[in-house]
Amino acid sequence: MADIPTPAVTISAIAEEAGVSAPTVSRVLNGRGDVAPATRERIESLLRARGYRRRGSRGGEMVGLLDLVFNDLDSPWAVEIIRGVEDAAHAAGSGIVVSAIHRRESSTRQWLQNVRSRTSDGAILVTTDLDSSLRAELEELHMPSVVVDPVGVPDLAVPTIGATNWAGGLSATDYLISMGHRRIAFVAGRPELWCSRARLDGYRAGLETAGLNVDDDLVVPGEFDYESGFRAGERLFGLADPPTAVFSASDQMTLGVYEALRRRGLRVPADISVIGFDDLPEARWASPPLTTVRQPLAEMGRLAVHTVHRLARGEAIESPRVELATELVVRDSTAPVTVSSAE
Amino acid sequence: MADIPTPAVTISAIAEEAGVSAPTVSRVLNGRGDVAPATRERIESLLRARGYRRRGSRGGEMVGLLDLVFNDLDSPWAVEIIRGVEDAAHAAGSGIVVSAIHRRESSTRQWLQNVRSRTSDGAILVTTDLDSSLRAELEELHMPSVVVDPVGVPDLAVPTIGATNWAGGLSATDYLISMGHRRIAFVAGRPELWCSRARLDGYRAGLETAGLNVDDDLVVPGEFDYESGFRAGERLFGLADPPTAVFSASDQMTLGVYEALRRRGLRVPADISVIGFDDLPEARWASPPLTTVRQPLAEMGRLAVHTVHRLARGEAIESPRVELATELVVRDSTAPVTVSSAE
DNA sequence: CTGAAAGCGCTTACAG
DNA sequence: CTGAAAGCGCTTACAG
Repeated sequence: MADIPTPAVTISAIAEEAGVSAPTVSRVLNGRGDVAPATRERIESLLRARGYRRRGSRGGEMVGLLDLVFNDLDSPWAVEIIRGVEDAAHAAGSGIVVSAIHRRESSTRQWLQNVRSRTSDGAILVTTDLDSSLRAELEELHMPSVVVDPVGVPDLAVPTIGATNWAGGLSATDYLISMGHRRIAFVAGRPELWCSRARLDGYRAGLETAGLNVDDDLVVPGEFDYESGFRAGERLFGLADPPTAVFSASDQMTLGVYEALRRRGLRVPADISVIGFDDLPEARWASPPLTTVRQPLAEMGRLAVHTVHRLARGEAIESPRVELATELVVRDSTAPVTVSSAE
Repeated sequence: MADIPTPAVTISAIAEEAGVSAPTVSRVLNGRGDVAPATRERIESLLRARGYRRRGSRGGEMVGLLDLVFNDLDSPWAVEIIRGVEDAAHAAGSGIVVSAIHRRESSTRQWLQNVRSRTSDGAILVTTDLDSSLRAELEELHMPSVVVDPVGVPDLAVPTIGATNWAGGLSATDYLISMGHRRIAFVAGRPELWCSRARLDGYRAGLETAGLNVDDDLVVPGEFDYESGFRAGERLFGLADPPTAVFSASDQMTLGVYEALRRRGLRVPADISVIGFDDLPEARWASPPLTTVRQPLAEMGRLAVHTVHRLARGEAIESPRVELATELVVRDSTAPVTVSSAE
């Protein structure tokens, strides 16, 4: 949805439409107390409806600021995206405003409030849950936006950028099969996320193509974080017939699997092969360095910047949905299945 | 140095002082080409000298934006700071603009350029190298700033926030000594950084207090990153008389040490004890979970926000130099020295 | 609680 | 290359 340049929504335009004077609208905007509740309400809804945004004396130029919104900043995953976004934004002479909304309605309100008072050229939303209402508001603010790694099925109203999760799941599984593994476990990611589904389906497809059954005991739930990876590992290696390889849907969970293995005295990759997903710096730093499916997070961030900037300039974008390629990165956590572990 | 409210430096004030008209100054500010070089230069230096900042029609209010500047965004260390800053800034209704200047003069210029055109309430500089010239410019922009984890000896002109690095170095060393270790190695951080020196001195103090000699073979250089930690590990365990414990000045280097140990078939903590510094999330996720000196990075970020905000409001700050306490976090990478390794 | 008037900081044609 | 004039978007007293 490229923005058709609308007839500048100024304070006086709003005032006219509301049947009041400009100073009154100004008072509402600045939160001065002395406005009749009814008037205030009428003006406020009009401001929202028309997407009023404070602007300098100069017209509709870009302000050189892009909003980058996460649910949480507590994962190393987030930095990778920040890096790509920072890089591309600064190259384009723009700054990035980083926010975390913690999946809380209140934080989201506050962020919108903040955005409204300072203006920015667009928003990059990362795995945001509250798309529906949030996006409606952004629409009202006439703020171009793009979603990186969307939660649910992309609805095409907002452009999305992701990775080829299904293909990544497939390539990891294929690789393990090519090393002779037959009992391959999968530790899933947060089930409500679109990308988790795709990775799981890629894993299933890999097994089925090779004529292997999907053993439900070997598919365990996870939440993408270290703790759930650890729990998954405990469960998997407590099995009567444990797997010879584990593929988990995030690097962080894989580190949890490592620890579960260490506690049982099992060695990677001698006793068991392990593959992760993401290729965070942590994957290189793991001991042994982790074989993983690389997701080009920084590139996704860069592309997101170019996409919002296009939207902000009213240019067309190639496709509302882009998936960048994942790639298997082989390191030291995978090895051919051994006779002892395979039996 | 709190800002005394100066007589608003507006375009017309600059114009008058430069002996030109307001439109001419406006043209310079907007990079229009049609200004005589001499005029442009005169105006530009005046803009800098007077600390001209674009402001809305409303006066000297705060704009609700804080700049957070890193050299690089490639370490998990950075996110911890971002988290604290984001948290405190949003609580105060402010957004944060995150930049990476990559130690490059050009990126720094670009950032300053960017800041100049959009205005922000202040800057938080993290381990910035180019303090001298950069800070002079910020001073000119009348932009309050604080440095987190300063590179060199703090000069008191700008408030700084750090951690008790010396005490942290001491407590890690004391702890290892209390476990019976006598040959304790130290992997140092980037030598030009103030915090590296303090950690090293804390280590030395710990040894000396216990009546142990500092063995120069056991003090190896590092750069804070994984690779230098790995190299340090290789060197240390190639020694004729290797250490029974290693204390390294960052968690990232410690992960490199882990890998060097794994390659030699040495086990943590059975064969050797290891302590890190920082307590990044990575420390919890290491296998085995890492004993480390916690640095309250998020709190340092939060304090930085409160400090710039105070400066921005012209309030006094308690102390130009604050150090927050470090704390030893004991996990599974340390154990009493064993007879076999101690001999 | 609201508006008419004045004003502020800045920019945009226009003219030379 | 530069300025006088007009104008824009907004806010600030002031008056009722």
